[in-house]
Amino acid sequence: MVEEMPSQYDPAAAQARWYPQWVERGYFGADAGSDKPPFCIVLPPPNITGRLHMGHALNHTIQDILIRRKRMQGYEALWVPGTDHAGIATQVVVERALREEGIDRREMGREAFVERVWAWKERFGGEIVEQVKALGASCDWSRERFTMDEGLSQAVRVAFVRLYEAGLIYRGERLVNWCPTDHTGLSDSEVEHEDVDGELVTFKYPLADGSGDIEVATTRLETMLGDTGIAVNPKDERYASWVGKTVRHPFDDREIPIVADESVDMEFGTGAVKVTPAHDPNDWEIAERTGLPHINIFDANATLNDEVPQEFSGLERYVARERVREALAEKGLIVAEERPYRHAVGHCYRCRSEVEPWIAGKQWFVAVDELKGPAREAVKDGRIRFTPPRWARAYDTWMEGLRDWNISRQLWWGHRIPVWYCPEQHETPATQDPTACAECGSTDIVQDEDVLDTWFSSQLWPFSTLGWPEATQDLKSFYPTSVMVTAYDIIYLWVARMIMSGLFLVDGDETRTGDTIPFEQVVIHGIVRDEHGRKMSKSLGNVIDPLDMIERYGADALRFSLARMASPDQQNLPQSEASIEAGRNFANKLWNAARLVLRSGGVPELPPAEHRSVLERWLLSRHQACVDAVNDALDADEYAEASQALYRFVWSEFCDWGLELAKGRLYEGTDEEKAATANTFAWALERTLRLLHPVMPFVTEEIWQRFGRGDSIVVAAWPESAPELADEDAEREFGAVQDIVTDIRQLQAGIPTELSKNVTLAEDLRPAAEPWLSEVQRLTGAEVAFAQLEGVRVDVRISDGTDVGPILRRLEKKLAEVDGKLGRKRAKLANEGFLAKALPEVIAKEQRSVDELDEEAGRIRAQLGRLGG
RNA sequence: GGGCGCGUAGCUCAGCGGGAGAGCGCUCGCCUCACACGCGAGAGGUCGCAGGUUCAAAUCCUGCCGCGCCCACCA
Repeated sequence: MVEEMPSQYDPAAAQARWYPQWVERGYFGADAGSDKPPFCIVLPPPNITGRLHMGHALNHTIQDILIRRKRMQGYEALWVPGTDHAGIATQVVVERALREEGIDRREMGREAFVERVWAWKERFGGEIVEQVKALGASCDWSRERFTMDEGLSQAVRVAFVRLYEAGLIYRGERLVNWCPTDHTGLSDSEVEHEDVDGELVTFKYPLADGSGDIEVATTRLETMLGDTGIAVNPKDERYASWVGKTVRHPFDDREIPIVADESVDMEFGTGAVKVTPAHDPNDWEIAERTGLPHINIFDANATLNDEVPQEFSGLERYVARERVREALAEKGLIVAEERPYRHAVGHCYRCRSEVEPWIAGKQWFVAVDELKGPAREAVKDGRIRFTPPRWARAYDTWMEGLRDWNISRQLWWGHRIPVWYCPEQHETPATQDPTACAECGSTDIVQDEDVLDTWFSSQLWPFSTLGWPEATQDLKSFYPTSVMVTAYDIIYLWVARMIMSGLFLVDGDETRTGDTIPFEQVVIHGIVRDEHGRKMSKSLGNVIDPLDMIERYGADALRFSLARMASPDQQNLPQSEASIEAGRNFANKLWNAARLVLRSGGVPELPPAEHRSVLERWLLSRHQACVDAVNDALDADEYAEASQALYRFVWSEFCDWGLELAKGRLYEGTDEEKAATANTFAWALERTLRLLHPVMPFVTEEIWQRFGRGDSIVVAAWPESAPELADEDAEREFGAVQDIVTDIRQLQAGIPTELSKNVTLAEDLRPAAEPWLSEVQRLTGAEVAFAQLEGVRVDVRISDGTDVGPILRRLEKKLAEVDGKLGRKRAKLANEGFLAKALPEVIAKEQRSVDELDEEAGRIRAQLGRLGG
């Protein structure tokens, strides 16, 4: 068995060996009929267009840690995987591919195009799934779903119809956020505002009666072609007499009225605003209130249409801006131009084009007013818990200001809106394709051309994946789900909507009893950045590809590095290749520790307490501390803390001190000693493997198998606290030995190696050191003797003429440091306020500390004296 | 204009009321029979700045400076 263990761990081999077996043996499959308590996570579905990036890797690692631990703790653990059809993103990708073949989607027609996207999905949509598997994610692949598969599409229809019937979905003609590149409307959440260096141009409209001019300002000059009014604040005395008059449009002679509206800020600019109802959301609202008409001046490409004077018609929006400027200047109407003028401009979250407020025909909206109350309440009253909790407030603030949600998308790829219209324009929403109008019975009906926002189906994910609207056993057993793990950037886009729809829709489901929140906890993690905190992007060339890292360092190395930085308080998580390398080194360290233990014949059996040596008792005590640290950290969702505790225990304690001191017994001890030590180390190691398994599943399985404990570590029991292993006496005794070894090493470090082989220890140390003499000698490479030493603990025989300068300097520096501390602490102990108010144990601790420092200072002085300093 | 997060060793971060820590990098010494993806020893920090609370502040409070993010209809 030992021969099978080369000195370097091979992650690729372990990954290839174990993942398929885990799946095949059904470890990841959950049983809805189980008696075990349920624990369920649904995976935030990656887009089918995607390739796994570090954000996914982090997100999936956290979930796998949670799920694997719960599975080991005896829960019926279910992790539901799946993918998202990602409407715009996917349509754009396929369109681009078609364009490269010289095909325009409009030429091929809707049906053929959609077929083409499906074909593309079949071919590439599976790639991301393979990548999730490569990471080691323990998802139940038998339950894998896709937002456009049959069941989920039915869920979308049922959701739509139920909301419609409740009056929470309506159709209306409104201004929408239009992407002129992707040719679709967007919800407010899909628009990202970015500051740009633009311009603020002030120009004047002459009053129609020739009595003067009114000045207005704009950052988008071209929109003045669609102006249908000028608004001033009704309280603004400067303009009181102007309201009701008209101005003359300089290019087409239209007369447009001056109106009063309270939304106008008197302080800004001239206090008069041009109103372009068809191309600005505020102006739209002003027009609604004041009855101004709207003129749509753009076509779908944001190019000027025929509603504008011919000289401008056909111009692209930015060109038009310049032409309008020139034309106004010619007429002497430009008053001022401020440039650069920094202001926010909305961009499409997919293609970065500037979004155009535009009337895109009738659109469907979700009315949120009734939905948001219960959704806010569920978080406020703690039924849904955010980790870290501060995100609950961000959620609530956002919910408070939430406005109706535009769900119509002028795309072909997605769930087609399940509403049919007859020639009378009656609406027939239906979960099954209807054959006639529900209102007038006409059989001449056509389905709405638009599809639904991708997020409309995503919001159903926690229950649609479990079978909703069918009353499935999965839904009964696993809903509400336990935890939703996601990055903070989609709390609004996604998390909030899942809560609203879960509460409303699942509640409306007569098969449900109990709470209908979609999840009990939301774990929010940060966003992965590069090692300098910058966003990873192709253009910066700082992208670290997780698959590349898995290939070069192993999935465990990547997972460990991610877990180690996943502190929930941190919004930006910097990642470097070096940290992944550190993860690989850690896996290798563990591997080699196991090699030594296994080579020594260790089997994971604990000798009876009375037969344990101090070394063994020390190891078990430290191991117990590690178990507690890991459990406490994981219970608090502190993955970084848990990983750190494991790293420290394995490397610094188990290996650097434990195994190093065990070598004597392992190599040269009696058979009983050898067996007791090897078995104790094997026992602690085997338990540590289980603790580490959720973070590093592959290397732990690979080693665990060699202990021959059963079928798989995946289904092994989780190590819970064993307080009886804590052993203060052993830690104290062992600590004394550590101190002696460290003292010797420090002394040796300043001396040429060949001169540091003969070490003398003070007689005082004999009781502590003698039982460990061979270990101390092994660790220091020195011959150790005892003698009466004046004031010092350790001495080393050096010949005359050896340069002791470096040692002296170090000792002097150390002395200064110790004296400094000593001074501060003595002052503290002399302080009456401290003595009066500090806790007694704090005072006692300070006193002990002073005693120790005092002794240390004495030793250093003595040492300096001996060396002639 | 509001809100949130962050400023601690060269880099990336942990610590969040009583002795300044880790990883990487750097220096020195070691191919010591688990591991050079390793072992040992070091150098390196007025804990952003200024006040305040406290016997005691990197840690709590206030203000300021700097960086990042989110939200908001100021044309």
